[in-house]
Amino acid sequence: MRPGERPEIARLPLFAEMREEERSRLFAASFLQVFPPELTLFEAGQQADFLHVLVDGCVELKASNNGRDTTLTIVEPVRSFILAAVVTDMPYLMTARTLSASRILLMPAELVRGLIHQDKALMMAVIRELANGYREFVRTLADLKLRQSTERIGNYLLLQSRRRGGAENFQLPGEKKMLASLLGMTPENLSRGFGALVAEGVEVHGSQVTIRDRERLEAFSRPDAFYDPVENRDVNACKVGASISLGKPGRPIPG
Amino acid sequence: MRPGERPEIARLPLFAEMREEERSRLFAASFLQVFPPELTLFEAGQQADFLHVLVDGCVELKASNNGRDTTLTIVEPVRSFILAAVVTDMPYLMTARTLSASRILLMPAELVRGLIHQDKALMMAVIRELANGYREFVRTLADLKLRQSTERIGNYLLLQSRRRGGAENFQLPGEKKMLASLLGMTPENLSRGFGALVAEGVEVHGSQVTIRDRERLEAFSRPDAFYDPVENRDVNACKVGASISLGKPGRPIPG
DNA sequence: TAAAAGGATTGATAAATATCAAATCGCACT
DNA sequence: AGTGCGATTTGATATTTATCAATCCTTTTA
Repeated sequence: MRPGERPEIARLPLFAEMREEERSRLFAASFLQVFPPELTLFEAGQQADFLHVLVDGCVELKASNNGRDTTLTIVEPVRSFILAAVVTDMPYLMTARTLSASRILLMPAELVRGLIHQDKALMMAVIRELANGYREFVRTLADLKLRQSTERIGNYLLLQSRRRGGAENFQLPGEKKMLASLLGMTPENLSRGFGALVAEGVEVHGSQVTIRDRERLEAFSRPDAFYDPVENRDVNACKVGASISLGKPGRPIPG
Repeated sequence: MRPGERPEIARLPLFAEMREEERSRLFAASFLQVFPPELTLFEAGQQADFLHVLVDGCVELKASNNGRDTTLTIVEPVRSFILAAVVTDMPYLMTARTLSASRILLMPAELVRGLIHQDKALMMAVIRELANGYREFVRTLADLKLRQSTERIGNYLLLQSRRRGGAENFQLPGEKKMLASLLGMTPENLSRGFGALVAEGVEVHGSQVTIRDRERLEAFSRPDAFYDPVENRDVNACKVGASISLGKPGRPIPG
């Protein structure tokens, strides 16, 4: 990877506490690559060869079966993804696709598995990441089973607002088509849902969201009672066209 | 805990590789309790005080919101549960309830967190458990989003069959009401689903399932292409009325 | 053993969601 | 600025799923 990038990445929660020796070995064997938007990084079913760390940009994790297709989660920087597949040495369960131009750190899975055994700090960081990811999926599953579509939309908007420090004005990341898939509905119904939410104190114009009456929206959406602490996120990370120097697009840039 | 039980529990994947010293400390501070059926062990939102290990019996993990209520997963022996809440020191996201009489090992969360730092083998076991649980939830979420109700039933039956070594004849564990909730539908629709599956090579009488035409059922249900290895499970564990000496029902029996 | 209670099934209806088609909007590209 | 393309919205309809009510069945209890 390029000089200047290394310290930035070494500061990530996953690597911050590692011993320098192991970190060096890990980083020496890893690639920081830049990928163009809309590129499939790997497909479900493939053996997990690399742990991925999204440094910049935005990645969609999806699953499909029998022609149908759904977005399971959106990865925002700075987060690792498919850690579970790497540590269990099993095939990916999800397909990964960049939404915007993205910088991704690729770490050989075999080496990661080896280093986990050797570095306690890395081990602990892995545990934290897995546990957080686990809890996120539990929430998502409960959300899907317990709420109907318009409530899910309301909840999603409240969550986005929370992540932006309670802002009542923000942009939706990505396309609505994908948001609909993430929330488990069709684009048509997402659109109608936004319409219905006007009566609950929200307005959406294009990708611009305004929460006019938070109390009302909360009463309608019944948000979860318990949230895990919110990490600081790069709010603009998922904006399509976010400026990352791409070099020659599509060409991997080994570290 | 009672003598004779300890070796059995020490053999569990979670503890098998630990150093004896840490294991002793952990076990000395833990309780093996027996709980009657239908007992709520803890509620979502409570701080995670104990790591639970289901040794015998069957436990339901559920979530609720706004009066609605859903079963998220069924824990079968021998498995730990709510490990993610314990390692992150966060409130439980799910409510736990015994389905049948159950023996559960309760390990103080604080101590578990401490020992994870000290014992590499325990750490690794925690990582494995978390990763497996994570992948299970990913699958469940994809199943719910990608398949409609009758397909989910078919898939569930195929999975149960797999877990019983491919048996084409087996009993459904627990009540159908709960199975319906687990599969994200109403009991009425579960019942109708069983009816529809007759045409796809399955027959259900009471809790007795017979897969008459596996090929046909698979063609209909489109099972996942990739499965993680199946652990050996105690198939009778969830049978209501499984024989565990209860002492005075409802009274915890400290180890 | 009869009664009662709760679970499971069945049928009828309602609500939620998806699908299909058409119109509109927004934006990139001449 | 005009054009074209895809995304979004809107409307009409079909499908899926939930709800409500009644009945059947099994198990528990008096």
